[in-house]
Amino acid sequence: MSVDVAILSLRENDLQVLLVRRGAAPFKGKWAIPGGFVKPDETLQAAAVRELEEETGVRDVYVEQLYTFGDPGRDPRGRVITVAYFALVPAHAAREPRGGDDAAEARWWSMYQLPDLAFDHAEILEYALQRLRNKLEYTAVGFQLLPAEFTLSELQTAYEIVLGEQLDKRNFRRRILEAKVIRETRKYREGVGGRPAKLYRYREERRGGCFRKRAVWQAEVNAIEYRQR
Amino acid sequence: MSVDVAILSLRENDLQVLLVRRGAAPFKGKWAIPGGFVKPDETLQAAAVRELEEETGVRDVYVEQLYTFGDPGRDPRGRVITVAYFALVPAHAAREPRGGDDAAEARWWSMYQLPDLAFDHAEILEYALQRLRNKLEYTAVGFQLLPAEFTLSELQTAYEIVLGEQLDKRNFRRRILEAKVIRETRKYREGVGGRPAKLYRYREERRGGCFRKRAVWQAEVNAIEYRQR
DNA sequence: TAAATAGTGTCTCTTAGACAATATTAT
DNA sequence: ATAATATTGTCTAAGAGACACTATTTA
Repeated sequence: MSVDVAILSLRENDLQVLLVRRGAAPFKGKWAIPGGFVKPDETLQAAAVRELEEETGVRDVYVEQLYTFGDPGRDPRGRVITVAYFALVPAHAAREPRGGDDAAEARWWSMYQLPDLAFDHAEILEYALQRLRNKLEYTAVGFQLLPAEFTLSELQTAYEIVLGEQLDKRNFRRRILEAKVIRETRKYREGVGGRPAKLYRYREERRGGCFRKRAVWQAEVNAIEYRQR
Repeated sequence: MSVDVAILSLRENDLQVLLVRRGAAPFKGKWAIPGGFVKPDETLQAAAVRELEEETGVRDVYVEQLYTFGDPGRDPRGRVITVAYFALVPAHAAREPRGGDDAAEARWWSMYQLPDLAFDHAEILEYALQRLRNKLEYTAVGFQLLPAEFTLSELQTAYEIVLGEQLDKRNFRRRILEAKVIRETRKYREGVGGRPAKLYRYREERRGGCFRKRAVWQAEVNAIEYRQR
């Protein structure tokens, strides 16, 4: 019984995922999402969080169960069922990747230009991207990809990178502000060459807030994840 | 590694779930959702379908993976991780429940008046109901609870039972018809005492159709389930 | 003063929701 | 005729999307 974690982050103006190169068969030399076996006394979520911290050094980030993959043929060694999670790591929060205990190679890859992947990990990442895109519109999960303070332009860029499309600046700002999920600080981002932008913070207490107004999803979608945090 | 299946059906003008009474410890005498271990060579979905058929005799119904529960304390016998599924059985399709191989008692219970449940099965059913309600609005899953031909009134009643609220008849019909997920037959439901109602059928080929127009969810939500059907 | 970035308002279309009268059948 | 059920349309409010100009800073 294993967990695999798709660790996503915004890097280099791109949505990237942390992959490790397998040092042993099967799929030796291929890239894979980090994973490992669940210890006897930890929850599945705890196992995912542990993997995440081993790879990135970060704790207390957004982690959500994605789907459980268990087709008999997915691992040539025999029946291995894996619970896939995805994690959102704020920009610049992760340390430089180093291999795990087995000194394997590890690096970030663009979600939009992936290498050949081991096992069914391509399917897992495809599903993770779909889930993230949906949740971006229907929940306030986007802030998990940014540092604690951010400008509206940075937030919009984050949305655009994940959704893969350009957004209208005025409509975006209206929707974000009407959702009341962020609040102004008194600080400004200066020295970028241009008018300084106000810095905003996510309002943790309005977690239920939702980017699209006509959404009914918060209830389910957040229910279990937050319970297990 | 086990699968548990929340088998839901419309019965007696109510949303009901099939439960079995446990004949052995732990939780002996308590009610539980049917489940069992995954065989070495079957997919998780196949195991869920097998459980479903053992309990109800039906095949080829809607089955969807719900969530994987694996807290170390959830089974007193030790670490048991279970993948929860839910299944939608059309009204009157299931045979009368009988026990499984262990001759245990089995019966339908209202989702709105459940007995004390074994393990974390109360949590699983709570989550199943949330998921079903959400999918009812954002996908064309409601038809899975009805026989192949149904009247608009029957469909509306099904929605009302699951959602737990009254719906406006004219708005409901408008939305369903605009979604183009059903088509008229030339038949009528007669002899009920009143004007005969047109019978409709679900349009399988328009599966992506969606009750709420402003929904973006079909993509993800159906992706994996349909792939595994 | 030019270049770069931030910030702001209105109009239109679509969808959701509220709401009541007529039509067809069986008894 | 009455009871039961089926069928049909309009108005209003809210949200989503299209669209262009002004403001503030640095070089």
